[in-house]
Amino acid sequence: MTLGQTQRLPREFYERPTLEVAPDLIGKYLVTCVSDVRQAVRIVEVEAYVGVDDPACHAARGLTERTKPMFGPAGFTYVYLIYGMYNCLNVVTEPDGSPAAVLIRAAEPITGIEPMPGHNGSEKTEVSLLSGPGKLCRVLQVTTSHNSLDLTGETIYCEDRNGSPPTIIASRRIGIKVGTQRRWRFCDGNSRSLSRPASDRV
DNA sequence: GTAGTGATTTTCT
DNA sequence: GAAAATCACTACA
Repeated sequence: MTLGQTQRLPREFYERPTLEVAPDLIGKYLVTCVSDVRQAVRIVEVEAYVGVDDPACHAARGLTERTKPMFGPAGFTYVYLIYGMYNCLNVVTEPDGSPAAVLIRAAEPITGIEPMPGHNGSEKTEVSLLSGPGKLCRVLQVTTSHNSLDLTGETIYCEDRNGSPPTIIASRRIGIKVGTQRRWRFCDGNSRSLSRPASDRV
């Protein structure tokens, strides 16, 4: 591996404690290959979901057909449908039997890949294009058919590009009704592509 | 500018 | 039958 080149994240990256993996994913690049279209985005916002100690996590209420990937080994995707119309992409962390995942909430488009749907050229559109888990999956064409995919495989993976280190900010989680007192949301304070402004206020 | 509500379908009780 | 880790649109200040 040469300095400055891209490097796909190994499975051991995901096998660490979720609260270490989540901030580490900020500033990494998410690459998808769907329908022969290769797209890359820079992750700027994530949330940690640790089933054993988190009432907001789907896995907290036990193993079901939907949450099964979270109980499996690290380095796999967990995609689910929310509110009937939006998909959310998660990265499973921690070893087999320990239910935990990191929800990818927002990312920045990388110019020079492929034109993205809904992109009308303005900077405003570009910034808000991936600012939310539902929109992110819509643009990347991630659906439940991508559930339980291997992140060390070809279709979806993360990579490190040795870019400038992001400013990581922790804040409370968004869009859930329980467990909001936990500060398990991490985002890049320098990015404008957040679903909510970076704020550490409680 | 912010605040409130409808859309829509899968999953679990 | 009810709830859900959301988004987009409308109303109003």
